[in-house]
Order: sequence, then C-alpha cells, then structure tokens
Amino acid sequence: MTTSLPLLVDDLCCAPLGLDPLDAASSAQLAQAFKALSDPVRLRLLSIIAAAPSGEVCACDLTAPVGKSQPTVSHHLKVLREAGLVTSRKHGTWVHYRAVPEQLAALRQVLAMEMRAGT
Amino acid sequence: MTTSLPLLVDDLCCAPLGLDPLDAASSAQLAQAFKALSDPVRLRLLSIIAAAPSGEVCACDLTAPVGKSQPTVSHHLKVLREAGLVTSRKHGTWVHYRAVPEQLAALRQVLAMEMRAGT
DNA sequence: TGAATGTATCGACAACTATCGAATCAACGG
DNA sequence: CCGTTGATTCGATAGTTGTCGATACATTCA
Repeated sequence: MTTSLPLLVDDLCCAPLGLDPLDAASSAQLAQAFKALSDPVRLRLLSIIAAAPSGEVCACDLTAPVGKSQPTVSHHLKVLREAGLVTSRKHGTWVHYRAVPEQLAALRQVLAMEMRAGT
Repeated sequence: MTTSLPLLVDDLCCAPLGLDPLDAASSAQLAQAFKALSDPVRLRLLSIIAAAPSGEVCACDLTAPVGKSQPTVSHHLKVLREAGLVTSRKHGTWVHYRAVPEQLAALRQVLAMEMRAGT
C-alpha cells in the first residue's frame, strides 16, 4: 500500500480505515468463543440446552439427539463449558447443563459491529 | 433445586427436552458461518471492514493491520466471502470489501436462542 | 463390599485448516 | 506491446480438531 510517491493517486484506492476496531487480543478471545459454535454438533447441543423448558438438560439426554458417541458428546460439552457458553452441575450420578445467557448476549453484541460505523 | 436425592430414581433424571430446536441441516449451515468467525484474523478483518466509515475497505489496506502475508489475507477474505459475511467488488485493480449486515443480524438472532425457551 | 450406570479422560487416527513462498492471473500505465 | 502492481491460486507443511473404542473415575444400589 502507499506506493512510492503517488501523484495522481489519492482518491481511488481506499477511504481511510476506521480506528482500530478490534485488537489482536480481543479478537483472539472472541474467536475462541465463536470457535465453540463452529461445529454443528455443538450448535445443536447448545440449542437443545438453551431451549429446554427447565433450563437444564441432563447429559444423558444429549447423546441421542445429536447421534454421536458418549465420549464425543462429552468432549463437545467440555468445549462449550470452557467457552463459557454453558455451565455444568452435578446432580447425583448425572450432570446437568445450563446455558449462560450473558455469554450469548456478549457474542450478540460483537456481531453488532457494523452499528459502530459512524457517519 | 427443590428436594434433593430421591431414592428410587428412575425417570427423574431429566425434565423432558424441549422440542427440536435446531435440526442437523440448520446447525450445519450456521456452524459454517460461525466457523468463519472462529479465527482471530478473520474477526479482525471483518471488524475493520464493518467499522469502516465508507463501508468499504480495499484489500490492499487489510494486510498490514493483521500482520499476515497477502495470500493469507486473501484466503481469509475468501472464507468470509463464502460465509456470506462480506461481499467483494472490483474497483479497477483493487478489490473492495463490504460487510453484509443481514448475515450478521441472522447470526445475532441465532444467539438469541435462549429467548425461545418458553415458561 | 461388589455390580451397575452415567461421565470424563486417554490414545489414536483421519480430516481439516492456517500459513507461507512461488507461480499465475488481471488491470493499469508508459 | 511490455513492465508494474494488486489479487488469486497452487503446493507443501505444521498444527488443530472431530471422532470413537477402551479405560478410568464417581455415584448409586443391592
């Protein structure tokens, strides 16, 4: 960019960029959260959990709907948990999962980035 | 909450799941969109594009901010384009990228899944 | 205690991805 | 025409990830 001595070249290429909209650190952190949603199985799991009437879903009821093995589902639930999208709670032998609305809201807000474009 | 540890536990593991909140097809399609956001470089690129005052950003001005090689940036822009998050427009020698607000809005709506939980 | 069941972890493998250098394509200017 | 510049594509490689079977852990029940 900015070739050597642009004489007539000033208007054509680009309007000046906006200010730094997302630094490297923030983007890395957010990317991890979005990465948790980048798998169909995890999306379905989260969807099932979030849409549960009681707000909680037993892990034992999550393997069948997604059609994956129990270790696989456990792995995906761990990813969702580490991304802060769900929380787990032991209830006797079982583990109940619950969505974290605040985290979902945070991601929603990031996707509203185009709103920040002034003028 | 409520009473804890019932003795004859048989059916009480889980409250019945909600209805199918996200079928396999939808989740696959959505996962692809989120996957496009699951990389820090792509997030920054989209952020820069979306926050541009003019609404468009030349590809030539996108390599420096993310600190990646030009082919790499081109690759990421292609991913964003195929995910429907940005559109490209040739302007002479340069290519200008523009965010797609509708797609961002669609993803925001998906993240509002917990709102669909009735009761 | 031992058996049974629900979860989580481990080990391994196949598939995918990010990254870069080099080559190729496209468009403009002299 | 060529030469320059921007953008895409290609080939290769290192790292990541989804998946499952086998295993280990935890809890409840007999």
